[in-house]
Amino acid sequence: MKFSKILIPTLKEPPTEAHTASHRLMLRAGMIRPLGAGIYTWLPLGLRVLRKVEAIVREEMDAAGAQEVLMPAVQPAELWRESGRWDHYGKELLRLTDRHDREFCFGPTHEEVITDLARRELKSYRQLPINFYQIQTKFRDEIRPRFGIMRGREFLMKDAYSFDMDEASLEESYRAMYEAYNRIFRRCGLRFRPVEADTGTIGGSFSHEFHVLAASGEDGIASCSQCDYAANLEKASSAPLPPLDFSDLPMRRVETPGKKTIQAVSEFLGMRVEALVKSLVVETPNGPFLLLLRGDHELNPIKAAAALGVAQVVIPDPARGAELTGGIPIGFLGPVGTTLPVVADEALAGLNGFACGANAADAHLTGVRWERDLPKPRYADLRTVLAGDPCPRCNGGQLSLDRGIEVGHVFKLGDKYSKSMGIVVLDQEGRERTPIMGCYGIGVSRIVAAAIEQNHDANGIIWPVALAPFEVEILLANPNEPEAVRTAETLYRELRARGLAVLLDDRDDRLGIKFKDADLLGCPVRLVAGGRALKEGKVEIQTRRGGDAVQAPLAEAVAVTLARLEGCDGRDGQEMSA
RNA sequence: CGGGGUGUGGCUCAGUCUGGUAGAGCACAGCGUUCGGGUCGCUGGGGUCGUGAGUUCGAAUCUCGCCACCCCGACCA
Repeated sequence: MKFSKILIPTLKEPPTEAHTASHRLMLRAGMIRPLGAGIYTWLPLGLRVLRKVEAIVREEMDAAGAQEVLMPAVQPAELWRESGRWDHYGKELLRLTDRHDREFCFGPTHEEVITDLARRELKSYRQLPINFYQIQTKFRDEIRPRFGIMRGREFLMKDAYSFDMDEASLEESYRAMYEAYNRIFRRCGLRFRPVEADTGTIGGSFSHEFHVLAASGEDGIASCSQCDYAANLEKASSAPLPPLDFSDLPMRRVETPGKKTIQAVSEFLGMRVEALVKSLVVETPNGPFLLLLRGDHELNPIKAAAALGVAQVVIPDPARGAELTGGIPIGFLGPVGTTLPVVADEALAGLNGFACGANAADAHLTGVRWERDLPKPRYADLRTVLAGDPCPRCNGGQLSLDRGIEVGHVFKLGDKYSKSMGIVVLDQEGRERTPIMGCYGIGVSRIVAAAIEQNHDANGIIWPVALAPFEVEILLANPNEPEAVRTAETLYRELRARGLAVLLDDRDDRLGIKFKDADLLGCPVRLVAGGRALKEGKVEIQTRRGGDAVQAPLAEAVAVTLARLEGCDGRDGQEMSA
């Protein structure tokens, strides 16, 4: 492709709304343009990358035995009423009405449609196991779309749905997808990690998320230094912490005027934060609870909700909090003598001689011991793990924390949809049975943004070879010099003959502009045809990812370029998986 | 939804406080110059100042309503 014949509207300055690297760079490199909040047009350069991701996903899904289908983007409301999600999905579901006042939605996901297909077409155990996938535009009316393509409202997603007769078979289907996902992300040249995930309110037995590791990731990931354990911070747990005993003196009341925070109390009493217990009042559908955590630990609301058996826990604002505690100000709450039901984090089981609020304004208690000063509470896992916590799986491993961008999710659904929507097949004995399902998503468009988050520098994008819109960019140093033009055209032809996608910057512009744009677009290998090198009959060849520029004789240029591309691959994809 | 912010040529912004002829840089078109890291100069085209109402002799500027977008908190690929 010649630069003069393709629309690549690069920007010297990014629009103000873009703050994250991938969003800025995609706009600056002319890959995308916004049309509204969270909706984008893919321009030729961006689309080339998107198609590359799509092709990798398609190849690996096919190889894993899944069958491609394409389901409607617009779906009738009746299906969603049948599964119960028309009322429960909430405002994220974009609802439409047709000319006959019939209700539809723009599909945010396709469990209902695939289940409907399955109940019509699947009749016998002989047809199972079976796995359907599609690569489709979805729409989720996100509360707050942000980060450009990363969290758009409209996005391209690969979703797959498996149907199996029994748990053992589902396990195999799940495993096949898990492995296909590892291959997909590895082929995309991404540094990623599969992690155990919270299954959320949908339930289901088992779930893994695939995260691209990047400092700007929205999710926290804990992983073990020694074994395979890795989990979303929402779910990650720790092995029991070593017991701590700070004092065997009698419990004592201390005046602590105005010392409301753990930090302030710790300084005032001269005690480590680990020796303090913080008491949080939370509101739930089952009423208020007092939750206890070690001073340096943070509440994990998702775990808390699970432990209390409620859909959600809400941390009230101070005014409401005081109301719930009967007037005791936040900051001085404590478990001794409280009237609220108490649940303590497991880390407190081995903690004794601690300090906590006195359940009275401007006072704390020190030297508090379980059983002596207050009854043993109910214990549950309530906290978010910290770096350095002991691994829950192995002996001696420590957890470390990373940020990740969720690009894939594999999920065992069980019979949630197959039962409610009535899929029935006959088994070997001729009995009616309900198949169980798995679902498997990949954020295809999100991968493009995630790849940039992970692969860029101050000057622009640095594409992994597998995703690059062009493997090679040739800069024509001087379009008015016949010798330079001939050289560029020759290289262009020969490299394309080797099956490479090549971008030839033939614009009538200064070389400086072409260098800047080439850095921005991030093709893995860059050649300069003409200029200094050509005076010696040579071509300049450079790798975008920090390689030194070399000069090669014209006759060797293709071979050197190919070797450089090989070198790029070596530095790219890295499986961080088990 | 709650809180904060911004809307002025395609982009980045000044002008708004203190009402009085709509500006700059980049981008775009033409000419010249330069030619290995966004050269320099001249000329030119392009703006209902988000939108509706109000105040005023006069509104980008003041008042009120609305809309859009961005940023910070609870969901998800």
